[in-house]
Formats: sequence, C-alpha cells, structure tokens
Amino acid sequence: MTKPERKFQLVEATQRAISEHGVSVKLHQIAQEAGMTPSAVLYHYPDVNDLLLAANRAGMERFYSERVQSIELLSSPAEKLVWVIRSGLPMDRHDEGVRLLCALGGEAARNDMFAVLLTSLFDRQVGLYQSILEAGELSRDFELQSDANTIARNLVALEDAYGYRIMAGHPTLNYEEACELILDYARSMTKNSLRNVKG
Amino acid sequence: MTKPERKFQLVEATQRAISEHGVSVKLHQIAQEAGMTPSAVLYHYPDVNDLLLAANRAGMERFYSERVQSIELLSSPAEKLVWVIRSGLPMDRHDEGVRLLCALGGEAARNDMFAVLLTSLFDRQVGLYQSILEAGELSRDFELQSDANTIARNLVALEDAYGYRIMAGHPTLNYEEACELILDYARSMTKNSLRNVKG
DNA sequence: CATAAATTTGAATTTGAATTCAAAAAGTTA
DNA sequence: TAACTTTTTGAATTCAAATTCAAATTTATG
Repeated sequence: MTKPERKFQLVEATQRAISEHGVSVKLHQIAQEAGMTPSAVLYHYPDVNDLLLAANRAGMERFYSERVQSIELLSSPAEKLVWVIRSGLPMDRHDEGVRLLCALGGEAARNDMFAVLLTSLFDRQVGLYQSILEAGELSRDFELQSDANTIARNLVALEDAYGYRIMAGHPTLNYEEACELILDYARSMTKNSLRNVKG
Repeated sequence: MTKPERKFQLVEATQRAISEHGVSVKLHQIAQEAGMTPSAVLYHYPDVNDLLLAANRAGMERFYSERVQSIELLSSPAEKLVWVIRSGLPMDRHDEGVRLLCALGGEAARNDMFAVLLTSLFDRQVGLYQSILEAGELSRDFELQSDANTIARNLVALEDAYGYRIMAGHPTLNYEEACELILDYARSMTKNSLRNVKG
C-alpha cells in the first residue's frame, strides 16, 4: 500500500473512531479502528492532532461535495432545492458523517481550529443554496420573499439544527418530518410548491 | 455550608468546567473550578457521572426558565415573540450557558442520556413558541401562514443553529444579525411586522 | 468545652494512555 | 539472493488521571 493510500486509510479510520468515541478519542482507539498498533499510527502521523484535523477536514469536504454531486445532474431550480435539502439531513441517528459533524460542532465552541472549519462549511453551504435560489429567481421559478442570502442562511440553519435533532433520536422528528419542515419554509419563501419533484 | 448548598456549588463549578474543557472534563478540573480537591468532590458525588448529569440538567433548566422569565411580564404576543427569540441566542461566543448546551449537543449523538435531555429541551422550547403563536393568532395579532407547531419547531431550530454559529465565532453572523434572520422568518409566517417593540 | 459526626486533605496505589525505541518484519532494489 | 529501506511491532518508560483511605480538620451537638 502506497503512502498516500495508507494516510487516507488512517483518516477514514479516525473518522469512524471520532464518530464512535467523540472528539476526545484515544490513539489506541484510532489504531484499533485502523487495525494496527498505536506506534504504527504514530509513524505516519507523529502528531495525532494533525490526524484529527485531517479527518475532520476530510469529513466536511466529503459532506459538502456529496451535496454538490447530488444536484449536479438536475436541471430545474425546484428539483435542485428539494434535493439539496434532502441530501443535508441524516437518514437516522447512525449517519457517520453527520455524527462527526455534530461532535465537531460541540467542540468548535472551544477550539478555534474546528470553529474555522465549521464556519467555512456553513458559508459554503449558504453559497450553494444561494446560487440555487438566485437561479430560480432568474428563471422565474421562484418569487423570493426575502433576499436570497437571508433565505439561504436560514435554510442551512434549519438543516443543521434538524440534523442534531435526528442524531439525538427525537421520537417524532425523523428524516421525512424534518424535510417537510424545511420544505414548508422553502415553499413560503419561494412561492413554489416544490411538488412535481420525485421525493 | 449546608449539604444542598455544597451540591449546588459543585453543580455550578461543573458547568463552568464543562464549558471550559468540554464533555470529557477531568475530575481534577472540576475540583479546581470548585476550589477543592478531587477527593472532596468524590465525597459528595461518589460517581462523577451523576455530577455531570446534574450539571447538564441544571444548565438546561436554567436556560429554559430564563427564557420563560424573559417574557412573563410582557403582554402582547408580538413583544413576547421578539423577546423569546432574543433570549435564545448567545450574545457572543463566551456565553457559558450556550457553550454548555453546544458541548452537550455534540455528545447527544453518542449518548442516550444526553440525547433524552436535549430532546426534551427542544420540545419544551417548541411548546413555548407554539403557545405564543397560538395566542397571537387568537388575538388576531398574527395570521399564521403554516400551522403553529410547524412554525414553532422551525423557530427553535433556527435559534439552535445560529447559537452554534455565534459560538463558533462566525465573522459576520453575530447576535444582531442572527436575530434579524430569525425575525425575517417570524415576520413572514405571522404577517406581523414585529416592529413596535423595543429591541 | 468535650465529644461525635461530617468533611476535607494528601499521600499511596492503581489504572489507562502516550511516548520512545530497539528489534523484527515486510517490501524494494541491485 | 543480498543489501538496503520502509514499516510495524511489542516491550519499557513516562505521564496523567482515577481511586482509595487513614489521618487531619472542621462543624455540629450535648
């Protein structure tokens, strides 16, 4: 296995380990997840913090790019809007990627490094929504009731928050319910029923 | 100092310690915050988990009751709505109560105990918003554009999410900006300008 | 004040994890 | 295959935190 491959494998193992044990994950837990000894991990990442940072950064990167991917084949703004919403929520409380982001979110309040990462993720997601909203306004699919940046920030905020609720296992607020709640807002602000879209 | 007083003092110290060091706070950090030795803490709480639970529970209790208090002297639904929104957001990233809730939120994805606590806090906040919205509809101050429960859940979600953003030190999304974003939604859904309210 | 009870301390022990490193194993190249 | 390099291991050490507990201190009570 080549060096970058091994590093990537370690990053993935670290993501799983954080997801399972939280941000204060131990080196031996990472090693176990990767199927090697702690010293071997240290050989590739002499400073474990570098590994934690790489793992979180990669987790965010993946989350964002999966959302971009989920809509890039779609054409209408309404379809895009519906699907970017659906792709931002965890299906259930076992979603590993969102679990990682939640852990990160709790830590960001006390750790500048993580705070910067998450802030940038938020802003990029806002950009994604905003571009869809503006395209929809231009094509007359949407009649925006507030400016696109305001709506975009609120949409990202809603899905962030419902992500936490789903991950906490809310008994009634599941994936579908959260989608509907966010879509209720999206419909109000775009004056588009967002309906004739396979969901 | 009486026994309940000492326990309360320990709970407060633990809240500060979690707020500063995160959920994986060490016993000696709690002790230091309380100005005593680890063994003394253990004398009152032989199981540190009990103390952590008590601290988090009390933190949520305080957060919720402060919000109820913040509006109980107000009469108009519009005023109440504005102030309950304002009272739910941290003024800046140093807010200790919200810092605690953020840490808790990250942990809730992996810990049922915390998940139950946070879920119940969410539901209670929804109840608070919902009662204001329904009162406003009854008094004809509000013309609700969706059902009160939907709007209430979205309002709580928005303020949860913006709390995280503020705690992560977003460069432009500060307290006032977050208020405006949430109020933008509230105005749309109530058809009330929510203006003639001291802010 | 004297005594008993409650509380706190600090030292000793145990535990778990991080770190270091020489030696073994695996992989590469000539 | 031999010599060399990279990677991994496991044992030894160090470090940090949890735990235990007898003794000291403080507080309450008669």
